[in-house]
Amino acid sequence: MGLFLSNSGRILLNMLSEKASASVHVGESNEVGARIRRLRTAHGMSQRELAKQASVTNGAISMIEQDRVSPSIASLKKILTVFGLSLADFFAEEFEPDREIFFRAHEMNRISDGTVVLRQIGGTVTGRKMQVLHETYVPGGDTGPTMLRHDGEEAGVIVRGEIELTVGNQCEVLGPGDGYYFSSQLPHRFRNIGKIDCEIVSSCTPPTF
DNA sequence: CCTCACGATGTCCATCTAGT
DNA sequence: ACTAGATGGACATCGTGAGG
Repeated sequence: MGLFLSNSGRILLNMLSEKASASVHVGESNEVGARIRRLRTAHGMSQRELAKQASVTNGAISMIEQDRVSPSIASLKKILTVFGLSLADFFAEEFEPDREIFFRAHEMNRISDGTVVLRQIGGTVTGRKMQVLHETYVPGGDTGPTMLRHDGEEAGVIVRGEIELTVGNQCEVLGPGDGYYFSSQLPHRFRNIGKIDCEIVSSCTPPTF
């Protein structure tokens, strides 16, 4: 993406082709509006609230968010000030190198007590907001008689085998395709009561490790 | 250099719609 | 009824380009 200033001081964001041609499509694919909207909603603000704090009108915020206008630098600065961002901060995100996205099996953190193997996807990603695990329970594999309990929520899908899942005072045996979703504050325990390995793909938020 | 027309944007205000 | 979001009209401002 390239950042250009029109000769009237207005901002034109142009998407440069990913390919070598590097062609410029002036005035197209302007993402300013969408990004302002993301910032605003992330801060739990209404358009009117943002407009008031930025000393612009709610109509202007509406137009900017819909990309019906390209805001002047002055207006954009006012809006970004509300979020504590500079113009540089706002656009820097576009140039940040992509953080790691793909993880090969051998790259994943592996935690094992011999009967339960947990492979963590994205364990090296800083600031991640969820934990995704590929869990394998050998026959008899058990998280232990002491029920687990921690903050957050977790969910998962059984890919292979069978697992006995106890959550609070409820206990069910789940098989391939079955899933679960519960508050991790409830005491819980996973136990493979089958004759083959049980594989589960699970997610937990916030990450517990 | 100055003036003028034009286009884009911003402001203000009113209004409408949808959801709570 | 209230709030949030969207829209439209009228008008002002600013930059650009053309013409004198």
